[in-house]
Amino acid sequence: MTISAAACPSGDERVTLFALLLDTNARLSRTLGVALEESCQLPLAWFEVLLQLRRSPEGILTMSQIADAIVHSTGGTTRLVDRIEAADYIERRTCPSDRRAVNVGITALGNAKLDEALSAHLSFLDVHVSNRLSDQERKQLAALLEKLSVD
Amino acid sequence: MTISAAACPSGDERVTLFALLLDTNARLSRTLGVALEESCQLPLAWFEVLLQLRRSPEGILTMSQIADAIVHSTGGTTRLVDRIEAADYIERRTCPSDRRAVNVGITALGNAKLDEALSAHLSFLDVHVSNRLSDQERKQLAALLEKLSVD
DNA sequence: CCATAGTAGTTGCATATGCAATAGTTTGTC
DNA sequence: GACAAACTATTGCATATGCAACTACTATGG
Repeated sequence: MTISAAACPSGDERVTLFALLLDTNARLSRTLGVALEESCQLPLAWFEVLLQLRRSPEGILTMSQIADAIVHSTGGTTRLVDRIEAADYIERRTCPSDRRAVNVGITALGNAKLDEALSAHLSFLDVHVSNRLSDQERKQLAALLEKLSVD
Repeated sequence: MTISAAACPSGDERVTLFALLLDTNARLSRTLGVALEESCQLPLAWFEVLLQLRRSPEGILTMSQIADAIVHSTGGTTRLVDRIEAADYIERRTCPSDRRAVNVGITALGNAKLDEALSAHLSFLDVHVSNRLSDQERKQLAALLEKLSVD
């Protein structure tokens, strides 16, 4: 007896695809997290913040921008930034144009740690991405994920 | 002045791709979580467990299998299963072949809730996946993610 | 058949995170 | 200009999760 897709939505092709996305992300994140922790003693969440800061044009982001970039609540971001700041990898600065806002910048120590982490990250990517996807496939994947990222 | 990829690994194409994967996943998960919570009062983690149970051949999984399927620690899975069981959506059963193991099965109430959640999930997928990717693109994406999922 | 090693699940503890409430600041409107 | 509405970050509280230690059970090798 065949069960129709309507009668068995858990077998729907899109449900499977979405589950695969969740699963792939969870496994890769966990593996990367362990690798970063072991090689640099840097939590993945800290790495994400440092990376976003380096990517920003001025090397500076406000709390809200960080929260949005790493998809955390603003409350969670406050505490996360507290911890990274306590480790002297980043620092809060006053925002000249808006006294409500807090600018966050990376320190010299943070830059050094980020370089270290990026080196570990590139090794991780070699093993878990480059070995598995060709140049063209990576471009394809990026294009597809971009389409899913539109608000 | 152009910065070489070697000198600026944060701009590496693979780093960007991986960041995009993290970001896409985080945003879609959050949106889905809110939708499920609002429409069914079902946390996303609970939905994942129920879905895995329905997908398993016998409708039954051990604690370890659940932990692996949803990428949690076994400790975290124990508490998660505790909560879902307290809501009567699943139940622990003895495993006849191994007295160390605990079988987890879905209840009638859990099945009903899962149907409800799947309906909400399908609406979510319509908006956030079907509207953005063609049939062929979804197949492509699934194939690419499969390649990344190999242990 | 016993001893040892390995596996399955639970628990205590530490930590990370979200939500809602709050204080301070800015923006828009009249 | 003044007031209301909106925005920015922080905090208290509740909850979720991982890790390591532990118990109970199974498998393996002599």
